[in-house]
Amino acid sequence: MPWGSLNDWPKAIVHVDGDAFFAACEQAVHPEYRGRPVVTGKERGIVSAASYEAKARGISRGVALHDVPKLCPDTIIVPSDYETYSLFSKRMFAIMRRTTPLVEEYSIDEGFADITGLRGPTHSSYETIAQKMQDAICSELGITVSIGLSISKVLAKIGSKYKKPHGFTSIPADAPKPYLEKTPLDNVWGIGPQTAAYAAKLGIATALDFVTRDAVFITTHFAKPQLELWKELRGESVYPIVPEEKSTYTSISKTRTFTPPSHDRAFVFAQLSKNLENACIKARRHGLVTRRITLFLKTQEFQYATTEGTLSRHSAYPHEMMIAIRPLFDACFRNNTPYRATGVVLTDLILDTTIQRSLFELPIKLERLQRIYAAVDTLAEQFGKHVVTLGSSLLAHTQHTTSRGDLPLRKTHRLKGETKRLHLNLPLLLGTVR
DNA sequence: TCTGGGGTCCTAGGACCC
DNA sequence: TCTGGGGTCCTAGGACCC
Repeated sequence: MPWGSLNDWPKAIVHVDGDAFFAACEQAVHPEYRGRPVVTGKERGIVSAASYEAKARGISRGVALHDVPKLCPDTIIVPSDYETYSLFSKRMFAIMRRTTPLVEEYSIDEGFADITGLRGPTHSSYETIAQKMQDAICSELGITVSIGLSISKVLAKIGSKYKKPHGFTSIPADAPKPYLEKTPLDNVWGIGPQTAAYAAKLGIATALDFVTRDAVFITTHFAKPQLELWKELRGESVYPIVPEEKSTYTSISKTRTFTPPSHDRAFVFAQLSKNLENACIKARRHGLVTRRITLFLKTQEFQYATTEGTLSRHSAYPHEMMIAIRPLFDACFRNNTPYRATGVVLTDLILDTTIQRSLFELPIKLERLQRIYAAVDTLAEQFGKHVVTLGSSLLAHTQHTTSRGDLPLRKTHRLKGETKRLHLNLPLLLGTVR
């Protein structure tokens, strides 16, 4: 086959993975942090990211913050600063795009680049192209990334994970065995604890074990996602690079854990109400509306009760949704059961501009609603998220035993909020100033 | 990892229809 | 009245990711 189309060529896919990304950004911004153990996540009470210096002392993601000084007393603990990390992220992807526009922003700290066919134009090997990308990111941003290079996304991911930090691992199409052999199956992207445990019963422990089974075995014992992984691991690229920037959501969720757990019906409902408000704020910010709301209650024993409701029309206004939420909540809530969290999910979101207004819609009422919420959103921007809240959420805002995230560090902010707080009785469209 | 928060995709089974 | 087969759509829930 002398001239196969470009699609027939083996792919060359780079996976770029930031090393302890959040902590590394902090170290890049604050030179005095360099070489020292740094941990982010102060606002959450658990470690979001730990620098390699901190990891060396046994601190990892998810460790409770109050355990950190016990492990390493001189750790620098900072709140997460997403704006800064996003900036680093943007610059990282911009550097990748100098090589090719086929860059997928998979998450804030990792991405793929398809460099297939670029050897000729650049007069260099794929390894060199990928290494240059790595060098540019490291020298220009002052952070390190690890790189995996191979012929499919899943293999490239194995590569970037293979050696960290600041690793470079190329997994060649004709000799992937040593890499697959050293990769436990649950280290493969897409294989979680459930699938790994199931596979272990079939005698499969490593990626190599998995890959060497034949197609019949895989299809009889596994489902579609695992078959796709199997192909990717064998070097057949089935997951495309998706270069489009992610611009919208199919769902928006808000959930909050409160300590201590509560069996107080009014308090738990207020938590739910607050989550609903927050979800709606985000939806409005993105111009999205929905008719479908899922809510869940999480018991102290981590049992979930989930229900779903449909609104009579699309909306991103919490007080309208409350009407649907109340009966759903009552159907879920069990007396004398301590709950530790509630959550709200807005699903099947569509852009506000695409909805069909019902003929029976009262334009005046709708316009008034839009004005009120525009004002609410503006107030929130100027004075903080919860200056204006639904009456039903009030218990969640005033009780001081709310989420951990609200407790530390926020005293002045909280006080400011207290004095400015309005209580709008929105179902009746009345505003009252407290 | 005695367990935080925000997402996406897949699948089995039921409802409904022909 | 009972029976079969097959398609589509929806829902609940599972699993996974960062």
